[in-house]
Amino acid sequence: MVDGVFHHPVELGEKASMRISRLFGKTLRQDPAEAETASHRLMLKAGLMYQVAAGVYAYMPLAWRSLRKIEQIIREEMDAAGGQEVHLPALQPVELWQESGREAAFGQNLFHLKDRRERDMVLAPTHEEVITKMVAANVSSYRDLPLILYQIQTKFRDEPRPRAGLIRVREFTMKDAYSFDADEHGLALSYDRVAQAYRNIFQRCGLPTMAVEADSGAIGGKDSQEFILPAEAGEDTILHCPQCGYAANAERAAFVLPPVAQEKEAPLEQVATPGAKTIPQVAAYLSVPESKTLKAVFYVAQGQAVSSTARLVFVTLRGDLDVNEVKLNNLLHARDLRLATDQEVAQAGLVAGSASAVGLKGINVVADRSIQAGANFVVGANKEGYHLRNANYPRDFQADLVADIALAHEGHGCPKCGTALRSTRGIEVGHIFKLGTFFTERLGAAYLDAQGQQHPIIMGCYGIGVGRLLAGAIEQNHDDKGIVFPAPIAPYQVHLVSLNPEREDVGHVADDLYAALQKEGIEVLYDDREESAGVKFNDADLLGLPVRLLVSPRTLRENAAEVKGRREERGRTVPLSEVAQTVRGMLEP
RNA sequence: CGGGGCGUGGCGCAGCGGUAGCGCGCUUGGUUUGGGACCAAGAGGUCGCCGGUUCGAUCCCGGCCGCCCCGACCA
Repeated sequence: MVDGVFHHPVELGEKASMRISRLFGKTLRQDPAEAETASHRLMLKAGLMYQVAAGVYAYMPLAWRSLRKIEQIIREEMDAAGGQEVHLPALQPVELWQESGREAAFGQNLFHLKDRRERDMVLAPTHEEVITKMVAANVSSYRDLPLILYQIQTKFRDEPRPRAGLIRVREFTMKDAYSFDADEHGLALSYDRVAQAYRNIFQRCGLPTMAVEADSGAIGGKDSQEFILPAEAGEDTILHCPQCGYAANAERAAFVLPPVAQEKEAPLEQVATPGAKTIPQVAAYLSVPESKTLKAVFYVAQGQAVSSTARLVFVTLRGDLDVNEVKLNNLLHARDLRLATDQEVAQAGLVAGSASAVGLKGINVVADRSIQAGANFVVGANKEGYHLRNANYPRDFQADLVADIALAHEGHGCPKCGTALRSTRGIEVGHIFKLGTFFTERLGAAYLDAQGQQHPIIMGCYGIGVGRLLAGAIEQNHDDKGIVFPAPIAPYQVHLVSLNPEREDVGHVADDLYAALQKEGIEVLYDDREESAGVKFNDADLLGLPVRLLVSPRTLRENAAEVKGRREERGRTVPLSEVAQTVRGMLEP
């Protein structure tokens, strides 16, 4: 489905062809040792980019062309959705971020610097603050709304661990769009418009993405969807239902609990479990399934809604499940949530390995709903070396909060239809988000309605990682020889190769073809070097342009050239007079 | 920040107390010519940085910096 429909050429409005003899950047024969991920390795090997620091890259001409094609597709679709492009500063006063409260929210990920007058500045990791201020100053009436503004710019985030080439970097190009509406209905319309634009963008780039429900994060908006490009190198885990189409990030995914047998509550009873501390050990020792145990996990939550001091939280859930920390964090409204240290656990008087909520006092207990699904659980006895059988909620223990705080896994039931969920790794290339009034209230962006009443403007925000999209495209489209560029975002359309250009008429014919294809408006990368056939073929495969066109003494004996698609095993011989037409046909089916 | 690995020419690597080497790439000349050719002659390195030990350190010791991978983290 990728091939075929999406080959619309993108005009960059400039000289659209290049001789490799003049091209800046060269390919490497050996794999760069630093790179393990396919896109990272291939981009370095093909001479697309140059690393300057961890998570900081320079883009060389070939990558830059590809990136600008992606940007151009984004521009066209955002404009079609009614967006207006703007350009915003990367350098911003820190006060702006204090005003929104996000200086603390971003924490160490925010790049700080001082100007010569010792004023604190930041390098913008995203642009909600500045654009909200700008809109506040320029919008005052409902007549000015709705509004969709967007920018395609460099953003800076001091990521704790840049990785995998362009997949996680500290300086990166992002398209961010922001919608401003008078009411929720308007926001819904803007959100849907942008969502459609996103589907168009990814389709035109030749990249099948899946839209999934996403966690809305600390700002606490309502709807949020991520656009995920399936790839093993991705950092996100997606759960999706093959039956009804439900799809969500694992951070967010709901699920139907795996069923357990019904049984009557039995009396609580203590058993010795020497040496058994983990759930698998306890379950094996007592010969019960893990789903008949309850596990205890200890967290320290900081900056909660209920109290600003750090607080130990006792989390319990069925033994066959794992804690979903995002769900837990959302439930607690914590600013910072982390596992408690062994020391903190001991100080609280808890017996790690034999802890349970039974008889627990003075500690906040948060339980997953799974404690109600099942009965007669094995739980810790809060005594070293002992567990309890037949613990039941609420007969034997209480919880301050009971909610869904468990991580969905492959095989769990779809929350909509019950079918077994499947799990996929993927790269988050886009994220759309109904923000509401978080920024407009804090930064004073309001409008007057027809009755003269003032209201905060309602916002949405919509991001696409441009470089990540390119890396993702390569992750998804490569083979053991190199990149297999989707045509719409390939740096050039045709890789013209002359073999033995100094012999017979090869050089002349190839030059003529080069000129003729340019005249046809086809973007050609022309390998006019005096290199051996193997070198040229391997470079063509490595770079992965959609069509390889070959002129050699052998083809010229038939007054022909060889045409080969990057995915095809063999080329076919085409008379010189028909080459342009054949190539065009391959690019625009 | 925790764990692991690595810093020697543009790339990939070896060397390990006595002032640096291989392959690829690069330059020049010649031969070759449909899947990373061959011969010959060359150019190119503060051995990440600082300190210590030593007559002498790329090598041993200490500190620091950088890069990669796993985890934490990633509105």
